[in-house]
Amino acid sequence: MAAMSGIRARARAQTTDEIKTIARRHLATDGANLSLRAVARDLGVVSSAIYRYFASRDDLLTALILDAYNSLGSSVEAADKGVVEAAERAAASGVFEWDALSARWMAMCHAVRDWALAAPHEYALIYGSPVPGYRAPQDTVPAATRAVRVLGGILQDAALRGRFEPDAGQPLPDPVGGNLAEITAALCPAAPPAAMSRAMGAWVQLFGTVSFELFGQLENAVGDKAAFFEHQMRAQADYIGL
Amino acid sequence: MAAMSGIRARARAQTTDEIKTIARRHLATDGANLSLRAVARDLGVVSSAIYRYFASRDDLLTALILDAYNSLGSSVEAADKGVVEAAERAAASGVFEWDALSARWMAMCHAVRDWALAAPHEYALIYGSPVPGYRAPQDTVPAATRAVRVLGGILQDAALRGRFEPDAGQPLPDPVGGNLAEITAALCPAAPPAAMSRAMGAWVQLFGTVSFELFGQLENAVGDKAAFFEHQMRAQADYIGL
DNA sequence: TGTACATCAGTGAACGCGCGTTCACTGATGTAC
DNA sequence: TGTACATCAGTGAACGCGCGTTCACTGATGTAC
Repeated sequence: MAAMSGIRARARAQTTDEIKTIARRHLATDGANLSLRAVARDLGVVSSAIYRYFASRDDLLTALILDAYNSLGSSVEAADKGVVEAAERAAASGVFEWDALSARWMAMCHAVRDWALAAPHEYALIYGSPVPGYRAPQDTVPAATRAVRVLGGILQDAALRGRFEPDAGQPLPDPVGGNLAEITAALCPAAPPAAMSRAMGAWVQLFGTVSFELFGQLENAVGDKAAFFEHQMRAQADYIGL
Repeated sequence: MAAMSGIRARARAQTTDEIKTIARRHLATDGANLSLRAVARDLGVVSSAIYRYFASRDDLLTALILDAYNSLGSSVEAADKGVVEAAERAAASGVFEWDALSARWMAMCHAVRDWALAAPHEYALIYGSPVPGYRAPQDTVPAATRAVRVLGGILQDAALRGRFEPDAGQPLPDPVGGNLAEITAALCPAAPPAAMSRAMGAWVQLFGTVSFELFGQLENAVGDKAAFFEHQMRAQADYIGL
């Protein structure tokens, strides 16, 4: 496999991608219990051929989950980067000084929601109910944390620019305080725990809102879901202090 | 069916309950694609016998969903009622005057989380990813809104006791404002829209936190999940103004 | 109180379909000499 | 440059299992006279 020819490797990678693309389509109809045989049928191949590419159905699922986390992660990273660069351009050209923190928060929120609306079944795969009988391997962790590390970057910059109130640095009661300090150390060491606590609440609310929208919990209640989302996330930016 | 004897009706109701109980157990292993044949096997009956009680697999699922909403709803209602009555007793005995609003909020939050932890697969059934190929009939709506109506009751009482700041009564920009006014009118007509907006954010965060905990999103991040939940929900009570 | 009858729960066989995975194989295609 | 060989993608049959739903039936049990 390591000594595989470049040409064969390319063909192999392409077929692997085709299988995953077809499998992603099947998520929409079958949810997480997608069928290898159905995927093979759509690929125009006998069912056992899939086993040249994935050792089992669970392996294919794992690949889809990894892809989903990475796809969401890179969308969120790109959205944040876009705002940061726009602010840098504005500053460099002397037009105006702008720390862009709340704009970065909003861009991040919209990136999450837009991605989820564009790929609702992949969102359900990673943020919905766990697949019965499937246990994700540990190597999804780096991909799974890409999005939240963007939040960490925003908070870190906010802290470095003195955006958080001084009394926000007071320690929180254990065991919440200790745990929060660990997370803060990993994601945004300059931020005070109180700000981190609010940010985690806002993070949960972000995904809670997207899940409620996608899973039908806002039906018969919220009319304009985009406006509702925008309004709620803006309120969170204020509350965090961005 | 309407003219069915009392004895037979009782037996029928009991078997119906047994089927649902067994089916609930199967939710844990099979998720939402539980198998009628497996349920029949566990009941010690031939698979076609189930059709005396449920017209189809979807009908059984609908019954489980309805039961789940009602079970959650009555837990939340009971928790709220418990705090209200405790406050009334305290007031009646002249011990102390206590509006109990934040205690009611916390009791409600804990009732949701405790119920979800006790019945994680039923929680996933109603708040997790939608079941592929299944569309819930409209008659689940009354059951599904029982829990949120408890929140409405708390907000209504808070408003009647003048708990919300006067400037909180300023209208929010359309289309969010109009929509929020509708929801407020239905759930807690005395509450100002701004308070309702915060309360909806908190409500989403409540379910977001429970989903994150149950669906594994807090793994490798939050150590003491009960303490985290308590802390976050208390912060929301403050933020709403309870 | 006794008996004939209607109701209804549960049976068992069948229909027609699905699935994941294994295995020995064929035959094309890249590669090493 | 040409050829023999090893690699590897894809085949086709099979194993052993699952499923939802229908249908004609049996036989117990409650009920109306």
